[in-house]
Amino acid sequence: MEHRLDEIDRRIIHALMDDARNVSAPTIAEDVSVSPGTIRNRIAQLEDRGIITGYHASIDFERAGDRLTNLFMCNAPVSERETVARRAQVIPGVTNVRELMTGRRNLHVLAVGEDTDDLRRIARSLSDLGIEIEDEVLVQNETTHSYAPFGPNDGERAETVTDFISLSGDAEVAEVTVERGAPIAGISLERAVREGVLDDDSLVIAIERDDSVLTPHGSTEIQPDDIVTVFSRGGVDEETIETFRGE
Amino acid sequence: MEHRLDEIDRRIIHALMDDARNVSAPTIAEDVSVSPGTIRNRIAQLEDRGIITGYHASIDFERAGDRLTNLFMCNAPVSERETVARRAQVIPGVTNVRELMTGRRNLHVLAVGEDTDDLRRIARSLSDLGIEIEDEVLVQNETTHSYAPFGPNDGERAETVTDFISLSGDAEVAEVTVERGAPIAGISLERAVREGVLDDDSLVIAIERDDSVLTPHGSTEIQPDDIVTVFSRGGVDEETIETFRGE
DNA sequence: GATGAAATTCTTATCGC
DNA sequence: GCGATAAGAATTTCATC
Repeated sequence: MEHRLDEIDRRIIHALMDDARNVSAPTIAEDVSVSPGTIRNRIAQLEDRGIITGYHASIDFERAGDRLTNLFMCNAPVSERETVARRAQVIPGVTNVRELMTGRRNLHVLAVGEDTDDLRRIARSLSDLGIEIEDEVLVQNETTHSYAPFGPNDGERAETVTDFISLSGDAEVAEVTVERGAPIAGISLERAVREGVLDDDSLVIAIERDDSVLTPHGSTEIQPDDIVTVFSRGGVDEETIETFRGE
Repeated sequence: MEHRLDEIDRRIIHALMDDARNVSAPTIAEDVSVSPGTIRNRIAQLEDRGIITGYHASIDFERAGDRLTNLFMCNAPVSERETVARRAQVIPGVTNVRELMTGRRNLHVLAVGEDTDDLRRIARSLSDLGIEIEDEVLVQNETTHSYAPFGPNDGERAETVTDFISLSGDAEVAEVTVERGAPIAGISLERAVREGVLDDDSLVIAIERDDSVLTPHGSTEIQPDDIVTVFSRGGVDEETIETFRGE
């Protein structure tokens, strides 16, 4: 009954962790070379076996009406931890609960509130359950990602984008590693812009090559393994990144 | 541009946080009494506005091949926190990163590893980024939930199930609050079983009423607001819970 | 695990307020 | 700009091999 996961299961998990809503069974099926029905069966099995426990949208509650996200780090007696964890989950505002194996702060409760008063209400609800709040912090940002080892193993494919900063307005700066076979590799910046390979709104502002940093000019050629810094006034979108990515 | 969310947006967010994959636009549309197309447009807007940031499957990695989930609580200089957070995200195995506003442990990194060696590799990767690991703990369990205040406001509808414990095998024990209008309310246990209202595999083992605990017999009648403890050898499924829930 | 028909849902374009 | 509507494409469901 305790079947191990095969390649199909792993790829399904990877795909659904990455995007649970907009990935269809046929899409995954093509990647793994089986029929869509098989993907569907496997997904149902993974759900039945309790491996896939749910699909949840991630929400930026700060943008969604100026709400606060707070992390309560709590102490619950080990013998009751599972029970109080379950009761904490249903407190209105609580969106995530982590039970930790050891330590004094063995219960992390993530909660969203309209304001600090609302968070106090949640704190009181936790206390009422016999949970001791050891520390609490506002959460600035949270991101969730797929489990890379379950992803496609096309070689050593490192992530292309190594850094990423949003500036005022829609402008963004991204640092990307140029892959072999990337559309922009081997041609000059001037030509890249002229031929539309590089977006008009994007500007290569630095090139890191062999541990030294070059200042790019029109005649500068981008090479594989260069780490280029790209500024884009309208935001660095997926299409721009593709320019630096191999096929 | 900074429009506040209306009831439609809130209900969409609630629905997608609860189940991002198996909820269709028409389903939500019916709940809110608008056309499916509108729901679709709103979802696209919420994504564009950066309020919905993604849809992720939740995976129980312990069941998925005996992997370990570990939480690294780290310290990153505030000035570099955003940058290192972004770099930490792409370390293979890292599935979640929380940036916290204040405190010494202002970066929580959740990572999955095949074994402790694998986790050490991830820890080393974090250190290489200049992140100081202050503490680390194995995660036993994690659950994610919808944001209740965005849910349907049909009265004060408290959660029916207040506690839930899995026993050996498939057996489970659940503690549920009986709602007004529930199928089982007002009839004796014996009759409930006879008429199929209560599952054959389910057994009411305790009734908490007015702060005292009753021992149930065949002639005992379940009343609204009773907190009943149900044991089921095959697992307490949604159908069983419905027995205690109002229409 | 694959196949095929039927129901549902999603995409897209178009119209009206 | 926002929501409703309708046609065609794609996906999911279900039974069957």
